[in-house]
Amino acid sequence: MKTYSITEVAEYFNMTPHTLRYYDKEGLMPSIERSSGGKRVFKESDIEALKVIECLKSSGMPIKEIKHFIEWCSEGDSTLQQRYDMFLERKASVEAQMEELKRTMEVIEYKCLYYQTALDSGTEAVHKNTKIKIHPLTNLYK
Amino acid sequence: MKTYSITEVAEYFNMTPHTLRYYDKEGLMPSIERSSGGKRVFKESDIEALKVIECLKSSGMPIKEIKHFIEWCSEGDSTLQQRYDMFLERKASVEAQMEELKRTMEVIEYKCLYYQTALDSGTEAVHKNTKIKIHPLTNLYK
DNA sequence: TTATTACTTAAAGTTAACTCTAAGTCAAGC
DNA sequence: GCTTGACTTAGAGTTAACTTTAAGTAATAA
Repeated sequence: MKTYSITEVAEYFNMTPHTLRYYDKEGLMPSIERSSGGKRVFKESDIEALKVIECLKSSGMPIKEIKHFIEWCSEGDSTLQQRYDMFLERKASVEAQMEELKRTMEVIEYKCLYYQTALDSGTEAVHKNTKIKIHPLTNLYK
Repeated sequence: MKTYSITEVAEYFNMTPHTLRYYDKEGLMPSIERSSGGKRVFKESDIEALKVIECLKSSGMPIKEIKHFIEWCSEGDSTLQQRYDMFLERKASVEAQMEELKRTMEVIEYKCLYYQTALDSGTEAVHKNTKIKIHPLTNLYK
């Protein structure tokens, strides 16, 4: 079976070998074997596990929680429900993040127009009259 | 003109007075005035500024860079172009974040199906045969 | 054979964004 | 007049996720 060095894997995932050792130290990679000289030897299954770790990370999951998932994986079929529930939670979390980014984008797009208009007329004062005057604590566009 | 105490503003933005003082200390709120007793007095314009700060923060902008924007605002019309460019950059950044979240979501949805199937048959082994075998370093679904 | 390079470890340092602590001030209610 | 609670400050502490350092080992190239 083909195996990979820490540097090969690091390059592939666009991280440093340091980071991979850090993940290992934090218990994210329990199945990695060592060579006779004590070096880490990455199998295909370790690379697949890293792909899932990357996904969980970019969903905003902290490393300590990812560790729990990795532990569940080692425990086998008895933890299938926990793992399923975890991915459902991740789905909800990513959906919420997408919604927040959408709202943020709306403000940013408004500001782009705002500054375009200001630049056209050479001064921000052009917006002085068009400003909607309502109670500031109800005017939250976020 | 109606003004607000630090606690009122903190409650409105769902943060602590501590955090508002921290923002002030970091130079994010240069226009806040003080009462005779030295307490911060928030005007409507300060609350509007905080809304923009919240937007920039949720777009992923670090506080030190937000400070630059706040400084540009105080400098007047000579910085209109910088501010416009900054919001264009924010727009590109948020678009990239949305793309990344989409890719993450695809993996999560695949995993939800994966665990649903496994739960149905009671074991993860059901996926052993359906696994696509290609070179692991080209099989990156992120 | 020697130099270089990649690897190993444990542990300390970094950065951002708070978050808390300590010590003190001030205004309102009883 | 005194207590209570919200405010003030400077500065130390926290947390996550690295990132760097120091000291040493192992394999490869000239």
